[in-house]
Amino acid sequence: MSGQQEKPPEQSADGQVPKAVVSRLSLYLRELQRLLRDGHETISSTQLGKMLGFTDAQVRKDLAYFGQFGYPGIGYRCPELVAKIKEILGTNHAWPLAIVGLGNLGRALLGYRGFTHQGFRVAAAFDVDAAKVGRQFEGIPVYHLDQVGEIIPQLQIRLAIIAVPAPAAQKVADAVVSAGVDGILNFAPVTITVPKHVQLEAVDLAIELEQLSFAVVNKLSRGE
Amino acid sequence: MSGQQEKPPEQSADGQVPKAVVSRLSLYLRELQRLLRDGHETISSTQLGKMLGFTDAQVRKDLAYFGQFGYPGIGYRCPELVAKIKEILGTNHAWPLAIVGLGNLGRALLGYRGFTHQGFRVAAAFDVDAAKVGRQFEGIPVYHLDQVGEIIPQLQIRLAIIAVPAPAAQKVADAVVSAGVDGILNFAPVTITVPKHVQLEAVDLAIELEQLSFAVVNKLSRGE
DNA sequence: TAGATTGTTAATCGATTAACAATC
DNA sequence: TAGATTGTTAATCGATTAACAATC
Repeated sequence: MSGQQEKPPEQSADGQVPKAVVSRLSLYLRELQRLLRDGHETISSTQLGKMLGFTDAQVRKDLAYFGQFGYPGIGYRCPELVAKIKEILGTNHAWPLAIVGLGNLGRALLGYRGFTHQGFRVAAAFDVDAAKVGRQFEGIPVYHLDQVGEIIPQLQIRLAIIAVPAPAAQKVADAVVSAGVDGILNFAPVTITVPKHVQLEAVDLAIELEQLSFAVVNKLSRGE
Repeated sequence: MSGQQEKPPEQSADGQVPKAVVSRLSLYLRELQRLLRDGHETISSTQLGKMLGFTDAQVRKDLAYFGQFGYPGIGYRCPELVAKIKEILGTNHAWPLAIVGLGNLGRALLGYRGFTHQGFRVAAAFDVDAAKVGRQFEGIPVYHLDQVGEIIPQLQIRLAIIAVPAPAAQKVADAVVSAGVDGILNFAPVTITVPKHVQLEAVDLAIELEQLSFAVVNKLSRGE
């Protein structure tokens, strides 16, 4: 694209990439993978944006944070862009995951096929229930929570999913952080705190419904 | 607070409330409910903000979209603010929900205690599997998907949770919309489209992990 | 070449923060 | 009264969109 390569095109963007951009990147990836399955070779920013409700300018700007992936007059090549986005997100190699808490939600996550398809692999599960420890669920071994310090480094697990009841969540977070994880996805409906070097993402299912409730009672009209 | 009431203080905010504000409102509610359980009477915007990593100004501004709930020199009264936020979110009365799709995730959601505690109640479940239809899970009756048109109006269900495989999600959405639901929470990892008068919220579990993966590989330092 | 589409700059829009008079 | 804290305005910051030269 630009004649000679001068400065390496923003190798891995360092902290100035808005979170919303990364979030849309995941959506682009999902659509692109579907397009790829459907046999599409290329796609324009206008088409991709329309599928997701974004402007063409936004699609191009988002991608431009990470380099020049498009071809003027053509668009983006689907296979190439899929590979690029996976590389940016860090999901080009499968991450081993730990799941802590094997209640209804934890077991559902443990068997969730979507993870496997997107570059994640549940490597270990933890609980405190003696009836579960030592067994396997969906082929995944269940360890006692006390074993996180041993198992997590051993399996080189860097990401943990917390699916325990709210009152236990902070203690579990402390334990997995001590064990060396770098990122936590928290499903417990409580605010937890972790050291700054640890990444934290939270999903609260009741909150998602509250957003919906608000939108419905206020009859918000979406789009324009 | 302000001497004589002049214009009714922004009754129910109409469309100009940013989505991010509503999202934080849910977080405030969750913290306030915890504070209430712990016996706190009042809380200042500074304290509440600190708990969630927001500025005091943001807390006050967010709440001010909906009225004047605070007391200068005192702060906010926890029980009062909890009631107000529930009213704003529309969760002061329990919404009956439908869950479509009783795979691992659907069944986990069906038994999720968090919903009950936040003003939601699963009233019906739907699936296409003859082995599930007619039974009950967690005390909730399971109907065939073909019965949505009949059951949803009958139980006055306005919100539906979609937890079916991606290829089925759009058809299910169409069906529940025809049945009259006003809002959909979609867990299928695919973009679905609905008429503008229907509210749509999406949770993609793999995308949440991708956000985490990006943050970890780019060693983002959170906060300042 | 003509048509399509990118990457990027500048303009616009919106959201967050700082500051402070009003209030308890 | 002095101290604390709100609600709100103005200033700042950041993100989205429009526009267009460059490119295939």
